[in-house]
Amino acid sequence: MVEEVGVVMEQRGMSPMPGRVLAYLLLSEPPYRSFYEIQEFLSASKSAISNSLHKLMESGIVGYITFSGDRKRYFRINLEKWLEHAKRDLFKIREVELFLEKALALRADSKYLEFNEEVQRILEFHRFLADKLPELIKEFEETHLKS
Amino acid sequence: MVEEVGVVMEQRGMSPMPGRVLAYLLLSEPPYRSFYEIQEFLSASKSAISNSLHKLMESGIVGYITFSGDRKRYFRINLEKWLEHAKRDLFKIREVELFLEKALALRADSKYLEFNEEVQRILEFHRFLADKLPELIKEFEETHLKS
DNA sequence: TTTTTAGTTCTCTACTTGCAGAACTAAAAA
DNA sequence: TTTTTAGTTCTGCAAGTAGAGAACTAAAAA
Repeated sequence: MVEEVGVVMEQRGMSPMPGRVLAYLLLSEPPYRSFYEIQEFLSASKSAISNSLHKLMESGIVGYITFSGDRKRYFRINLEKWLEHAKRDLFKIREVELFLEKALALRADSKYLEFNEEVQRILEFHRFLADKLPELIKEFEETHLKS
Repeated sequence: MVEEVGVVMEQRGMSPMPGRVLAYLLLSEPPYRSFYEIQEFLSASKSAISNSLHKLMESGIVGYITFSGDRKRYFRINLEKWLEHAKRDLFKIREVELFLEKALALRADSKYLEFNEEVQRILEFHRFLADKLPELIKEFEETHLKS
């Protein structure tokens, strides 16, 4: 199962090892694990785990907790940051919007009006979604109040 | 500019050459070009162009037209398919929904209730969006009637 | 003070990928 | 029928990347 989830994470642009680490942290009980536990479970090298954790912590999706009298760090997923991340990702359609605008500007005096109109339509689709997104997120937050 | 757009396409998971070909076809006047024109403009090898066009045509984003008395094919972007593609891509959040469901199922008897609740919340966020998407697309299609 | 622990960083290798160049092919033109 | 055109496919190389293993480091423990 960790492998399966790992693959899903990979497809979202993450390299294999960080994907598997994240999957392990998502599925394990307790949901926090020491460096050595992660390494053992995934039977990988220390460097691979170290680099994976570094990347995951850099992007904020993973953090760690400590327990007094134990010098290990216990790594765990930061679910709030993950949700924030997911929200921010949605706004990447704005990038598409932006470059389609540029493309249309360059095509401004094209003779191929139908082509331009269709590009315009794709642009408007992305713009429409990007515009609706904030209210949609707001609606979610209101209906799914974290109580 | 072709380079710039090419980079944007790359970031969306396309390899450099297909990205540049697509960018060129998007920006050029006329919006269709022969194999040789593409090759010349990008100063790339035939194999690179051939493989790029193959991939782009496989995914449907590019097609070609012919003119009688000219045996060349003229490649051009299929904007309708592109829009379809964009719409389909949005539903990839369903995949996230699916694997979060599996994760939660596995965590069913976890003692870490707060952790589970937050995973649930992320799941619900994705589910909420995926559910709203069809009506949103319908709304777009109604307000932006292609007349 | 010395040793152990908990990681980090460095070096090297194996694998992957993108592309060039050349050889090839099928259809059209001559 | 031979030649040219419009590509396709094959082979090989160069660059980038993931990860192993070993050397290293800083703090805690003994």
